Amino acid sequence: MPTILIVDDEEDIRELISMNLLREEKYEIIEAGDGLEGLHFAKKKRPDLIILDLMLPEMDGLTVYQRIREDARTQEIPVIMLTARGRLEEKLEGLELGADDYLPKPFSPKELILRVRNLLRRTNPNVGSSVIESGPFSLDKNALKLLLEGEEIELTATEFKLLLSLIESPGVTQERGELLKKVWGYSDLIQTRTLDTHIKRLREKLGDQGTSIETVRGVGYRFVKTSD
Amino acid sequence: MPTILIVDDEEDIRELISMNLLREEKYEIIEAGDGLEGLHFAKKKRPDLIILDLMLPEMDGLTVYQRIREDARTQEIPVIMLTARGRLEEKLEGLELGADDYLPKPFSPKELILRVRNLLRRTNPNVGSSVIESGPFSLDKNALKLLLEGEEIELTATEFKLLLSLIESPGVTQERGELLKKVWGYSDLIQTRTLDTHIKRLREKLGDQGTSIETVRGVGYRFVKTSD
DNA sequence: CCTACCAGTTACAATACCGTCACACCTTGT
DNA sequence: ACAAGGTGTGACGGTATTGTAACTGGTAGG
Repeated sequence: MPTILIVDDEEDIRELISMNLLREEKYEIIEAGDGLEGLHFAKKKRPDLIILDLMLPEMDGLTVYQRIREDARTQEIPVIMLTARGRLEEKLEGLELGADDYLPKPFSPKELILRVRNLLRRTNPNVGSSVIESGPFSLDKNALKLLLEGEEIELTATEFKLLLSLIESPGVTQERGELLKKVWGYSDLIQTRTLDTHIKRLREKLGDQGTSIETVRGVGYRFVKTSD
Repeated sequence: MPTILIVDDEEDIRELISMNLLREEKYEIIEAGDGLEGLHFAKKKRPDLIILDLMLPEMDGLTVYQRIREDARTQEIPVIMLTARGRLEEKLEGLELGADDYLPKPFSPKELILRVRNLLRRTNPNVGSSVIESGPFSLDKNALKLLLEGEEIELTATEFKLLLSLIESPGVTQERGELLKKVWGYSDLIQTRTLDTHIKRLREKLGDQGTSIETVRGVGYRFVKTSD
């Protein structure tokens, strides 16, 4: 469950954000009322995202931001900046420093939620990305696994690389030499039946969907998207 | 060099964006005047970022966006949406669909540049491009290989998953149980020395940089970014 | 219908990979 | 300084994985 830290000295704003975030998705929310407290939570809890108001008591928001970026423990965390004063120069200053997003108050809660969601999807490797989907296939580049019709299918390293090569360009016929280069690293055109054997093994593991790998006689193989 | 695709039917706007982008950073710019052309370039050139105006001839901007997200070749590419009409509902619709950013016209060119830069910084190094970089390490999720100091280091599937788990959260200590779950799929806390052995094998392969994997006694392991 | 060629399939041997164990070493608290 | 507990290390056997070879089956052109 993603953790989000809200740093703002206005309690009702914190409430507004928190309420809206919790209504839509499953997040864990941490609230801080001033800069020092915010920085402390950031380092201790390492949230997945920080929403930072620039008008803060104790420590200026931009200073808090810089401290977050300086520390190895927190420097990768995306930050959305908020400000009461929607002046362009301030916005540019925040973005210049590397803020991932910048919203002037008053903002639409719905917009904030959507920006939070999109930023987390883009940032958090486990959520959303690094999975290639094509038809009923979900190829997980992190776990080196294939999800097909609800089942987890274990692939060996070679099978994974071969299927990835095919699935990456659906509908495109890949020549034997191309595949041998991509998967096995063979640079010159080698006469081998290895490719055929691995294609067979893949087709077996894919079961019903084994037909997704089509043979193009005299050329190579092709991955086709099934309607399902 | 990052490639950026601009899809907008107003040539002067394309020029404005292009000029400003080129002045600040080293980018390769591709311009498209209508939706079909934009989609064609997106699939053919696979840019690192797409700036997409919603008002387009031939094909509606939101339709273009959806086509981009449907195709395995383009679905990871971040998109910044532009619109002449800064209406909130439209903005929300764009963000709802997963647009990474949304700017109403007229916008400050400076702001656009900064948002492009920040989005690329957030997007490029890790998620999306299938190469995770951290310090001198380049971990290729497609080839299952590690590039370190110019050398290609072959990793076994287990080693790859272990290093990936560590490198994904630099500086964060990962508990033994956590790693055993992520890499081996063990759900319950198992007493095993397997993890230790694989850590050793990884450190051996990393050579000088083997120290990048730190032991946190009683807890687990941690990947640290070296300065180089 | 026949031939040449390409792909599918099966079997098998070599090996890369993996998990466990035993022991040495180091860290930490008393 | 000692004991206890966690970690590093090297060796070893079982096993999954891999590439090759040989055979079978299918397709296209004449």
